[in-house]
Amino acid sequence: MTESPPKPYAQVAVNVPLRRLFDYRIPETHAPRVRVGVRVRVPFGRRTLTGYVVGLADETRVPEHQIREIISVRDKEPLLDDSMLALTRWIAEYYHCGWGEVLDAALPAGVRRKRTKKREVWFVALELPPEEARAHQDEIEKRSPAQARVVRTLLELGGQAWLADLKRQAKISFPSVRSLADKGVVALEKRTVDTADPLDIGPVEKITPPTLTPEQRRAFNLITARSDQGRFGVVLLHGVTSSGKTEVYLQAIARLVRGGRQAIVLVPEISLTPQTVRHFKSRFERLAVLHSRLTDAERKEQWHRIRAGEVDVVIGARSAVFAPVPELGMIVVDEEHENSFKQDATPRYNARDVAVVRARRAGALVVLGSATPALESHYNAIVGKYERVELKGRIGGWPLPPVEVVDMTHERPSGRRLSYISERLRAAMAVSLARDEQVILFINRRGFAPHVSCRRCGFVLRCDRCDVSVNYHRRYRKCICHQCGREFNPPQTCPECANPKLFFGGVGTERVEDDVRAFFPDKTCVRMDSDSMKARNALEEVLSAFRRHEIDILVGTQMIAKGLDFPRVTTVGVVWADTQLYIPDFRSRERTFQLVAQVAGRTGRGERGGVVIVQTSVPDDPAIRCAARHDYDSFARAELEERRRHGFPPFSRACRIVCHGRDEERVENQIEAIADVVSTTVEKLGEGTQIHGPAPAPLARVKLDYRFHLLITTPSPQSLRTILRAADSLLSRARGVVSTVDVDPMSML
DNA sequence: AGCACGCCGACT
DNA sequence: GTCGGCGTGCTC
Repeated sequence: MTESPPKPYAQVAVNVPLRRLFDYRIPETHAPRVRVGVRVRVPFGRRTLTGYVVGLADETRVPEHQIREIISVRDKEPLLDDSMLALTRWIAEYYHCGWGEVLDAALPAGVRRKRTKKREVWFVALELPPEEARAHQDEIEKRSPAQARVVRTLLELGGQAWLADLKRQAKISFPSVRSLADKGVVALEKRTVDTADPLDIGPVEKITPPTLTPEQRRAFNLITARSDQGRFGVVLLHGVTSSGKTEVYLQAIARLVRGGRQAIVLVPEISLTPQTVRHFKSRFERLAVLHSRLTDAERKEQWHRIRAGEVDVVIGARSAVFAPVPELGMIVVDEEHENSFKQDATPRYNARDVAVVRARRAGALVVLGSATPALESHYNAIVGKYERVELKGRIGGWPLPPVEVVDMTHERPSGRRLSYISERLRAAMAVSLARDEQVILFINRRGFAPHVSCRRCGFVLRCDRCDVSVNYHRRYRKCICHQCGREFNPPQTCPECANPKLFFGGVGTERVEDDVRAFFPDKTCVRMDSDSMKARNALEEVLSAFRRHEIDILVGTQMIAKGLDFPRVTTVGVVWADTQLYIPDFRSRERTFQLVAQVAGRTGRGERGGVVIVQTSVPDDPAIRCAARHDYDSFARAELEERRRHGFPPFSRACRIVCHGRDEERVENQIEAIADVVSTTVEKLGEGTQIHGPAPAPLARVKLDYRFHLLITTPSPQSLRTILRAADSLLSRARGVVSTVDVDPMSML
């Protein structure tokens, strides 16, 4: 090998929202260590940043007087190899963000950090009694809202918490906690974490893989046939709930591992439960579980183990798609339709789609599993881009439960009080409970009531900073804006007409819990939503209590809709199926279908059978009708036809641009300027690109910011790229307006 | 995104 | 007269 002369310039990607690289001169002293894939300290404007060397060059277009020198080199060996650089570059390009932003998202913080602390973690405890703490919270509310949030969150968590949890839940950083500690409001100490981690389950007994059913074997055969070829491919595993998809993954991965390659398993964050971990632990010795509770140090350790080839299987949420396995053979994306694979901050990548791109480059196989595949994936299977295999039967041969649709427009209030539990649902619950079986009620909204209004003058109480109707939470006796989190006491009388009787309309988890208690006073009912499950491990504890049948009825939000498997549950109710249906979003019908189908999967898994009651005001809506018949194909056919007619995905690529800022007029002008540039570019392209909007965003005002948006649908990613490049200069922050670009958006809110 | 420069309102 | 608000421009 001949030694090539050292290159004088390095191309560096830094974590700023700029879609360009910066060239630096390499000082001779550092020349040997500056290689592609290492991180360097560089002067950037008036500050010093860490950036990634992504290229070396003999020349630069930057004038001599502008170029600056690399200060130091942070790594002995490159952190990123060519394939990871290529992948992150593609992501930056596709999702229209900075390469450095993607690189920082792809490497865990612990790996980027200089030194990481061991298992010592900050522990925070309230020093004041609750009443005094509450008084202090009110006192500092104005002056230091961050500190007030710390106190409030601590109160909610029972007076103590790990700093990491506090940071996440109160959205604060260390300084606010320290100043509270200085004032003696909280005590701050370092503690060694013992077994507080719910996913840190001990050794698990290894089990012999069960024999696959004929259907599972067919799926297994297809996957392993493709996997054995060692070429890129995507298999869509469409299996009804409880059809044993996981067993297929486990056995296919086991075979892959025996061949010396590694697998990544992506699951939605909420599915990363002890149950899931136990499953994988019972089969794989060399397993890495990447979950949100890991400390930076632990993450770093896992990352290095993975890169050294000491791990066969990596299981984790979204960002695990970047796990540096040396011989990638397979990426499984379980529940591939889930929204949580899409990051809702920059870089706005979808891990499912990144998995496909990574696998294509690595010659690996992707397995997408779902009971309700995203229409994009389903369509890719129809047109032959993916191979599809179905699991139609459930394990044990039990049928899918019958689903009854209750028309709530015909439902009369029972007794004097208006109830959101229909006669039919109540009767079904009574039957189950009388047999000593369990019930799950699903309601997509927390709190007591989603509207506070006056029935005399029609006044609706709105958040004065967000312009959305506020929710009433009876537990806190407060009105809470679910948009900005602001709380205030409900007014005694109507602010418009002084009517002393305000009306709490609509239904949330608290009200359902109330109704249930009123109907079945001798049964235990627990409510599960983000309000009641704030304390550490509360969720785990309630679920295991439910499993032990110490709870008869579970009332909850999204968090109980997915993945739970309780054989004693024989009635499942969807209290109000319509909530998603009227959101102005081309995916709202698909979401409703998925929701009802997923919730329906929570029962009928044993000889007791089970029934599902879906309450709605639109019983004839195709999304609800098809879900009630467990008829994915009819729904998909009808919905695809709608999407085709309107040119929405999967028949186009969508991109959403949102502008927000304090000054409504400026925001509107900015989005219109962007729309103008987009439409002139579209005219030049001369193909089937459509611009929807600009219009006020569905949440037109959040935290005093006005929001306008625009949806572009284009026939190809290439034309979208052309459009975004043309509009690039308008998309950076200007005149008090912030613009964001969301390629393949999952939500229009 | 940061960070500083720069130009208009309420205070020691 | 200054301290400080956030609009604007720039980062190899």
